[in-house]
Amino acid sequence: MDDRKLQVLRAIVTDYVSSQEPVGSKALVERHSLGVSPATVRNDMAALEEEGYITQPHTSAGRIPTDKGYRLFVDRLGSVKPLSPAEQRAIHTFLSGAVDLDDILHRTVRLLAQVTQQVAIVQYPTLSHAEVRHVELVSLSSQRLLVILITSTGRIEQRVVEIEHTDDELTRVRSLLNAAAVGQVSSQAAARLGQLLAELPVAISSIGRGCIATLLDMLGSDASSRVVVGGMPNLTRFGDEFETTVRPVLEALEEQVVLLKLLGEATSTDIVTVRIGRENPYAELQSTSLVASGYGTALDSWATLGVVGPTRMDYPSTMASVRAVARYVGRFLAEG
Amino acid sequence: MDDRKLQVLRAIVTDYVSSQEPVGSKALVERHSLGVSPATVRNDMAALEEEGYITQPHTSAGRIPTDKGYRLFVDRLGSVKPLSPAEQRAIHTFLSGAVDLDDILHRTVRLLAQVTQQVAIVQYPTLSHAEVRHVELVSLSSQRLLVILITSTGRIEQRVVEIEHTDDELTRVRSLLNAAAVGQVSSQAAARLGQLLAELPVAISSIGRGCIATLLDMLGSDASSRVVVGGMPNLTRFGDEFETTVRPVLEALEEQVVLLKLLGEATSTDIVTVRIGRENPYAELQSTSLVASGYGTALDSWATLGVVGPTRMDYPSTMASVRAVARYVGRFLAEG
DNA sequence: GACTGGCACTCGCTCTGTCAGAGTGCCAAA
DNA sequence: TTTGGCACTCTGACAGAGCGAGTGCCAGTC
Repeated sequence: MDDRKLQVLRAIVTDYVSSQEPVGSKALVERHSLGVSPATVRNDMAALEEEGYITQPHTSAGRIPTDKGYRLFVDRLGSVKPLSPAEQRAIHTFLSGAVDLDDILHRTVRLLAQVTQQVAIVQYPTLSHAEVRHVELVSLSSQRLLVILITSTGRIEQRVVEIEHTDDELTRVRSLLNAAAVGQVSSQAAARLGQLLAELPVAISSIGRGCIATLLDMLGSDASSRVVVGGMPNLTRFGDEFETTVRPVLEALEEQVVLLKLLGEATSTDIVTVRIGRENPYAELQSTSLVASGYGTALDSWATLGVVGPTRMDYPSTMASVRAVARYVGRFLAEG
Repeated sequence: MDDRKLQVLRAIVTDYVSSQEPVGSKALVERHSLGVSPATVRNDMAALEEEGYITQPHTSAGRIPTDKGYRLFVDRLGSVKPLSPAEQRAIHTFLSGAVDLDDILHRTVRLLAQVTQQVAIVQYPTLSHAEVRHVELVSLSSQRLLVILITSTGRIEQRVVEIEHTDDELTRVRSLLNAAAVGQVSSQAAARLGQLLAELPVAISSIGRGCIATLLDMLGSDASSRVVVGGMPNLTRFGDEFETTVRPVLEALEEQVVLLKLLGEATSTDIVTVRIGRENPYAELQSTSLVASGYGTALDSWATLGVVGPTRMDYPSTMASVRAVARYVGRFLAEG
């Protein structure tokens, strides 16, 4: 593709992102030193429109980029902006002082929302690569039992089960369970627990069976991992169309399931991934873009975080922020 | 106050709530069988306006209620509407199948948002009246220790501390801690733990001290309890003014601290409390009303839930819904 | 004394028409 | 291939007119 045409597209995208208004040929040559006249730019624009990179809201208005235009911009034109020192400092100080996993993730989501001025989403690290650290059984009454699973990601899951039991039985089962599961990655732990199921001493078989079933359920419910959302006030910067645009987005953001699939499909690497408008499989989010990245320490705790915003967002800075936050949180998790 | 004037006020409130438009004298006598002419109603309206219960958006428009008007309506005129059978069924089925406290509260908030068509807020039951059910110590490495506190409300708190320790020491400390704290209400537990601090065997004094300090911190951090928010999409029904109205509300809703104070100040009983517009201490929420109620089982687990919506809301149904949900969740917690 | 019908008056809302400005497409010339 | 010029189109802002809803007040009635 013609070099100047790419330059024109870049200029249109940056101008439109900053002004939110269709950009015309004259304004373009004024703000960017393209070295040609408006008429020439108009020819290029006509070509770009022909090829589907830009469009006119109505005849005799300026041009705005299409999803395809943004895509080209992101792929070939956007140089990732380095963060400002203030932002780097903010990221640095924001997380220090976090006390537990919940706290870390809540701080992260606020941080990300603040630096990007967008809605931020952070997924809880999944169990799948996490080790089982401890299994605890707590008697609530002689009939009811609390089963607790602690993983190396710092996550704690609990479940109440109705099983008749005594304290002695509990002690035996607990040590068997811990012996089998602790130190194992969750899939292995599940296998070992299944094996244990067959070898249970008769005296504690019924209570052991109940506990193992519950644990397997908890290990398997991995996919039902949760997400934290923040920065919703930034949705008001979306512009005008409310009932039409913002409501569906708000609805999607309340659906944990949708968000999880969204993040899951977006990326599983630590490379920043962008989904623009219609590229998005969810109807409610087709007027938005998602910028996401994996984060975490190699295999230990791995998850995805990102931001959702209008397609007309500043991709270079947003991508830079997402990348920076993902990396920093990853490092933070590894240390803490 | 004149009986008919009250009736006129009631009619204005109900009409305005359903139509969202200023209501005039003629429409009023048409929709409600007041048995008098528009002119008479106009006289009453003038009086009501004089007394500050209603106001005109501009000359020669209909009247809308003021905060003071809503207050009178809620206090003296609103008969709490019974719930529809469908709503009762919804409440009934929505909570069944919840697996843990998190799950219960998330379901509750969705339920409340759905039946009231408003933003719902549910506070986590506070520790203050909850019993300590179990204390668990898990070794993360020889230097790092995970302290876990489980209460009778089903809540789990965790904290990582840096203490050098061995497994044997851990076992001893664990049983001492549990012996001291389990079954105690949190304030008592704190006292007992403080006592234990003085009596610690020398061999485990440093590690015991660290654990107790952490536990006391966790027991004391009661006030930092959390809230769950849901039904944000309903904010779009707020109407037009967005940058002015919705943004501040969204911001307030992201501030856990504000919400906690809000709910805390609103009520501590199971009577439904209403705060209308300016009655609200928080500037961001002065164009909204809060309808809240305490919930829970007597002393065991107690907290507040409620909804936030425009001052022009249907108070009778909203109050009925909040009351019903609060009662039902309370019962559910007591059973589960 | 309370209620009512009538009347003049006030405003906001909506519709219309006009106008300036921005931007385009096309064409002929450099 | 680029450029300057020109005619054309469309939006958005603005002003003025007419409509309608609603009010306040007053004189008359029960």
